[in-house]
Order: sequence, then C-alpha cells, then structure tokens
Amino acid sequence: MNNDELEIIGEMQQDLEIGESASSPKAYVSPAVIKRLPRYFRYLRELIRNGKMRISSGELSKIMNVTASQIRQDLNCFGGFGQQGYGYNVKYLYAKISEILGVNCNFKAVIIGAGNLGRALVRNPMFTKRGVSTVAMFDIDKSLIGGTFAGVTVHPMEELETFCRENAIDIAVLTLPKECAQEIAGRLCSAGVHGIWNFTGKELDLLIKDIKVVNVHLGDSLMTLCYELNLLREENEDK
Amino acid sequence: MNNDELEIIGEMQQDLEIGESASSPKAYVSPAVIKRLPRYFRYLRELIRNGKMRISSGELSKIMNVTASQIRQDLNCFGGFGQQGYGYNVKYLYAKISEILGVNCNFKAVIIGAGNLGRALVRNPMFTKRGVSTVAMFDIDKSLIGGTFAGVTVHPMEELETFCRENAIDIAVLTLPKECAQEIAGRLCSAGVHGIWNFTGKELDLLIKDIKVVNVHLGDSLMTLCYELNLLREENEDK
DNA sequence: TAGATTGTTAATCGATTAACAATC
DNA sequence: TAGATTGTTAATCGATTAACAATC
Repeated sequence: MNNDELEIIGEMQQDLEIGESASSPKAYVSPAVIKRLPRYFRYLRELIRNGKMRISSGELSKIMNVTASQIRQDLNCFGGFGQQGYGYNVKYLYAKISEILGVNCNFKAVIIGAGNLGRALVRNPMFTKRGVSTVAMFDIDKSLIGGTFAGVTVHPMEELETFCRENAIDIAVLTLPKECAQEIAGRLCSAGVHGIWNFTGKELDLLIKDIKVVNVHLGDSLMTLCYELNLLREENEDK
Repeated sequence: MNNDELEIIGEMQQDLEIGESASSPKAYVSPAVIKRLPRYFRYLRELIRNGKMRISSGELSKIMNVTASQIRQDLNCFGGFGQQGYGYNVKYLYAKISEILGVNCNFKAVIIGAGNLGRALVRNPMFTKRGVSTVAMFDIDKSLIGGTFAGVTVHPMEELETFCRENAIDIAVLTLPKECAQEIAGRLCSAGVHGIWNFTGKELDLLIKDIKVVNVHLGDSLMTLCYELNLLREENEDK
C-alpha cells in the first residue's frame, strides 16, 4: 500500500467524521490526558514536516518516549482515529487533535502589558501556529501607545473594555506587573473575555465562573530545576 | 501561647534539624510532590509577608485549595516539620522548603539569547527571589555585545565555554532560536553546566547523563487554555 | 489535663500498563 | 488469507484522601 492510498484512507475517515462529530457525546476526559495533547500536536506537526504519512502507536511511542498503550488509550478518549492493522494516518490524526485543541477556532487575543515579556510573546510564532491571532496590545506607558510590535498596535489601557467588546476578544494575555493583575482581570470579566493566560504570578479571584484561567508560573519551573541540581550536588557530596 | 513563644519553637526545631539533616536518609520523593513544592514556597512567602507566624494544615489547605491530608503527606516526605497540637511555624517551614528546593545553594546562571524573552527574564525578580544569580548574558548580535540589561552584561557567544568554566556556572537559560538550541546545548555540556532551562521548544538530545533539563513549552500552556475555551464554546452551542 | 493537630497507616480513587479479541 | 495493529477490557501501579493513634 503506497502513500497515496493511505492519504485516501485519511480523507475517507475525515469525511466520515464530519457527519459523526456533531452527534458524538463527549465523555469526561481527565486533565492528565488533556495535558498530553499539545505534545502529540507538536510531534505530529514535526512528522508531517518530515513527510511521514502513517504511524503506529508503537513507532510513535518510541519517538515520544511513552508507552504505546498510553497513546492508544489517550486517543481513544476522543474516538477511534486509527485503523486496525495499519496504524494512524499522520495528517488525519493531526487534524483531529487540532480540532480537539481548538486550533481551528480562530480565537482572538490581546496582550496586556507591552514590556519585554509581552513583546517576546507577540513576536513568537506560537500564536499563529496554534490558530490564535494577537489583534492588539495594551499598556499604560504613553511612549509605547500607538507603536507596533510584530505589526500589533499598542492601545491605551482606557480602551481595554471597549476594544474587547467591539472585537469579540476571546483571550487576554496578562504580562503586566502583578500589582495590577487583579484589577485588570476584573475589567476583563466585564468585557466579555473568556480566557486569561496569566503570567503575573498573582492567583486571580474571579467573580464570573465561566472564565478560564491558565497560570504560568515560570518561577515554579525554575525551582524544579534547582531542586534537581541540589539533589545532584548532595549525591556528589556523599561520594 | 503568644507569637514570641512560637518563634522560639521554630528556632528550637531549626537548631535540632541542623544536627539531623546531614544524617537523614532521603528516600525517593515522587515527581507529583516535587511539582507542588514551589507552590508551598510561594504561599509561605506570602504568609510571612503578612506577618503570619503559625499555620495548621487545615488552615493552609483552605488558602491553597488542596486537602489538609495532602499537605501533611507532602511535607512528611522530607521530615516532621510540624508539632502535634500546634501546627507549623511559618518561617521554619519556609526555611525548610527553601532548603529542599535549593534556594540557599547560590546557583549561578547565564542567559543565552538577549532577545525579548532573555531580557524579560533577566529583569524579573524571580531569579533573585529563588537564590539564583544571573551573572551574564550571551548573544551573537554584535550590537548587543558589551551592553547591559538589569546590570547584566551581554558577552559574545565565542566566550561561552570559557566563561562558564571560569565562573562555575550551574544553569544555562536557553532563550535563543530553536535552530541553535541543540548545538549550544552540546557546548554547554562540555562547559560543565549542570542544568538547562530550555525555552526553545526543541527537545534536546544530550550526551552527558548528569545534566538536568527543564523544558518550558509556552505553546502547550496556551493550548490547554484553547482546549477549555473550545469546550466552553461547544457547551454553549448545545444549549 | 483537655483540646488540637500532627505523623502515619489504611482505604479509596484514578491513571497507567498489559493483554487480547476485533478487524483492517 | 495471514500479519499487523488498533480499540478496549482487565490488572497493576501510584497518588490522594480518610481515619486515628501519638503527642504537643
């Protein structure tokens, strides 16, 4: 069976799925599984880039350093994406995982705080790769307002609510000093934003329940590295 | 019992522990526990800032939104830091957790890549708060070399190995384009660095086993937010 | 002493892995 | 058809929670 035929199988599955997806009753999926999905997304993207058409759970497990069992179990939380005897069509699987992760949702984001971190993020291809468009930045610094970073204009903070409402913003990225985080989060709630990607290190108290927050604690990540180095050092001292 | 007395208990425990710590045989601690330690560290720091002297696992559990059982279980992986009937001395507990996480190790770090992300990190108080000092930055851009960010000088990439060796650098922070990540990681191995904090999104293959890598995949974090928003959207559509 | 709260063991729950029948 | 590999159930493993005796 050659690559073209496999391509066709993929497309057949895809067609089939369009009819199914609306009716498929989605059961609860554990956070452990969800957290692994972006990693599949990355590896599948890489496989496509390398021209790989088909992969078995066993082959993928070796590349990703996980068990084949876990891969099959994970994928089957969302439906049968493979074919017995053949494995998985890479492009099709990538498309399904993208769909699950909302890559095709065209979410719109604003970055609040045009400091170094805000600028680093807006210039990062990450958003584009994941189907999120960064449509504006906000800052209090008058000297930044009106300027652009990676083609994105910096707006004054006063315009935050109006802008978010008028442009139906889904995601706000908080890259501002932690002192302002709570106040801005409150304003974002009333501006109809659905998700906050929070880099401030402040744990946010939100009145509205239906707003999702994902916190990025870079310091926590640094500390796990320090823990390991400390462990290593102690081991070496013992010798 | 007043605050002064509790303070004394804390100090007594601390004195006691100094003798013990060298001999205490450290059993395996699961990654699940390790990952939670930095969060305890943050909350305890905050409690100290607010002048809180003593806390019970029950009280802390309410603040941190976890079970009291988990807190006691977690802490007891490293030793008995509390006192029956009284709870935990906040400063003492903070000191012990800092010790476990290597905050007092005075690790020395270099930041490789003086772009926006590198600059955002070097200006962040995170390193200082966690006892890590950022002693140098490196870049290939001639126009940046010799300049400083947050008092840290940018060196040319050619000096990387010599500098790391001579200054006994523990940690390298990779904030450079993913294309160069693998090459630089190799050079860092031979330069005697013990830990890599990797922001490049490239999974590193390292020859030396005794070098620890912590990967930060910001895109993965963004995707979990998108997943939740997608879920929310689907739920609303069903209504 | 009585009350409170830890440290720790036992029970439960969830996540991972193994195994294999179904089927491409 | 025979071989390969999935989807899925059952077994194992680990992590969380509950309970309570120890003890401050």
